[in-house]
Amino acid sequence: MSDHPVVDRFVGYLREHNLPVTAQRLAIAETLLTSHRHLSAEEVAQEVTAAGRKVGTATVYRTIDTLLESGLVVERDFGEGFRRFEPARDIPHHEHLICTQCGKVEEFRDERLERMTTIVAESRGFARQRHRLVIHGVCKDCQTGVSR
Amino acid sequence: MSDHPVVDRFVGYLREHNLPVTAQRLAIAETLLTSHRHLSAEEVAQEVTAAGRKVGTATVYRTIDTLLESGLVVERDFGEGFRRFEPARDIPHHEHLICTQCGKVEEFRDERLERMTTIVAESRGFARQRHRLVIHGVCKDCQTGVSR
DNA sequence: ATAAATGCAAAGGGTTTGCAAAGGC
DNA sequence: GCCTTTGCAAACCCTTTGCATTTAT
Repeated sequence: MSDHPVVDRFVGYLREHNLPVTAQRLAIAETLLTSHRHLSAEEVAQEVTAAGRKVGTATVYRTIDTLLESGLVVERDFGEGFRRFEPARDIPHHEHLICTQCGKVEEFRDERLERMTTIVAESRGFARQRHRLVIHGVCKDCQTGVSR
Repeated sequence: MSDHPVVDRFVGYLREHNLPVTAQRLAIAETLLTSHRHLSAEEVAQEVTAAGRKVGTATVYRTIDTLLESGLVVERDFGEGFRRFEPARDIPHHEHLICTQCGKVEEFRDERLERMTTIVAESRGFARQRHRLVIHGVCKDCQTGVSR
């Protein structure tokens, strides 16, 4: 029992799979599952360290793999040369808006867009499985010249 | 003057920028600009070598950079861990459909989809610059069980 | 006690860079 | 001949792996 239900779900996953519940796994899971940002592996390590609970790089990657397998975390590739991770919320699917100035990532969901991808795929003989949309632009703050 | 007008355009670009027209650059440009596939840097090198005109990896990358700067080639990131390149055709923008079975990549263009990304971005205060959509699914051939 | 996880460092893939040698102009 | 390009290898970045040590169960 932790402060966060999501972390408890991860503990449940570990137990079900006879995987030891270690301090490192908890620290990493808590950091990643309670974050509202899209963290890179390195950022996860930094945040865990900042919270006073040091972990090795390999452990971060290995635990992220486990979190991905558990389905509690999903990975994103914004073409930066490395992956980012975020908690898998109940949102079935969402798109991303990325600010080309400050790097901020916003999420949104659009039913019409969703439907349109299915229609387009089918019109070309494809049985649609999933899709991924990223829109790049300048966010409101950066447009109005707010200092980050 | 080569067999391919696009290659000639690249030669023109090199001349305009006082960049030497080398055999390697021609070989790489011809391979990439006349390809109908999305080639990786490694594949470009392989194809050039297969054509009996060997080039070094560094040269491939540097020439691709030049081709990107010339605007004759665009880069794509399909999340494979490396980039792919394709000739920039006259299509202003196009989306990609990827078959999850055979890996085939199809391109398409859809005005409505395009407009929708602008509307969505603006509704969240973003000044849209560009976007990228990839739809994953199973192509017709793979659905009907055609042996690759 | 036992089997697994950790941490470190080394290896691994894709890409870039530094520098001497080669080659357009 | 000058100056850029080439090619090789080393350097880089993110990620994975090997192995001795620590740890959960």
